[in-house]
Amino acid sequence: MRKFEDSIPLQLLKAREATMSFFRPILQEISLTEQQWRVIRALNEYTELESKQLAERCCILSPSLTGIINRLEQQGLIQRRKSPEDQRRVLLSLTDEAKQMFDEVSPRLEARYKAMAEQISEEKLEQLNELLSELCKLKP
Amino acid sequence: MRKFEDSIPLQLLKAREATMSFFRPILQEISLTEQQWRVIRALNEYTELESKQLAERCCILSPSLTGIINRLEQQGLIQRRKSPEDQRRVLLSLTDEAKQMFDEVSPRLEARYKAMAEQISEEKLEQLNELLSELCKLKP
DNA sequence: ATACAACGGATAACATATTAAGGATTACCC
DNA sequence: GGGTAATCCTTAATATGTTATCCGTTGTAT
Repeated sequence: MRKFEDSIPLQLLKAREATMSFFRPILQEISLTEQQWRVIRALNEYTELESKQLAERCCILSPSLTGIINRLEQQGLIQRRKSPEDQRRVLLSLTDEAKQMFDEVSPRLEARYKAMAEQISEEKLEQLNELLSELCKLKP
Repeated sequence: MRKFEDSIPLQLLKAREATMSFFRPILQEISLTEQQWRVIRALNEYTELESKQLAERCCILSPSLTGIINRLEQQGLIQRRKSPEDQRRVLLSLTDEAKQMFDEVSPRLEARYKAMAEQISEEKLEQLNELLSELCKLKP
């Protein structure tokens, strides 16, 4: 039988930890969790999103997202409004304060990402990207 | 600036979700969480481990592990004993009941793993393994 | 031997993950 | 148009993730 360590899910977990260690110090400095930053990053790119779409893109289940949004709203970083056409849907966007904060912090995180990317080479990163995309298409 | 989706940590997360979806139904059937199974799997292979070593191998932080062990002990699946040489250390091992349960369930999970592996081909899996190992060596 | 740093677990406090169930709104069907 | 199923979000309950701190034990130097 295959060994404990030879598990793709476990390896993915470890690799993720390794890569996240590049960013954690900065996020800790600005008192945002990894998930909160993911949400902010997504909203910065898409301007306004429905809760469901946001959850999908960030890979966060909606019950978790509810709490995350609540806390970010509390901190004045996110705005909520109901969709005019469909009262069930919630539209989310960044506040001006959040946009400004994003512009300040983002370059530092990008620099860390670049530092990481250079350590493995652009070529391997490309290759990894390809393989991970394939994994995502798998269906049980 | 690179797009939101072009983030290695996020891609690792999504890929992990995709692969775990192969196993989740079975784990749910036997009422064990992903982390609990990881712990059982590790102990099945190494017989007896210190808490710290177990945490390391399973990629679980020790505060989380404490709770996981408590619950597994409660269910009669794990035994705790203090190291005779060093009273600080805790030695963990599976109960007979857990070993039996493992032998029953493991084949089903292995079959799912195989099904997953075949969908991407052994070759790509090897390649992926290699790249993930490299990622794990990265240090900020 | 004594003081003190270092270590291994455990606890605390908060944030998130996961599954199930609830409440409000909308779409569908007869 | 009224009943009903489907949809989106939220709440609830339990488990885990994350950081900081505490507590008992061991190592170490004086």
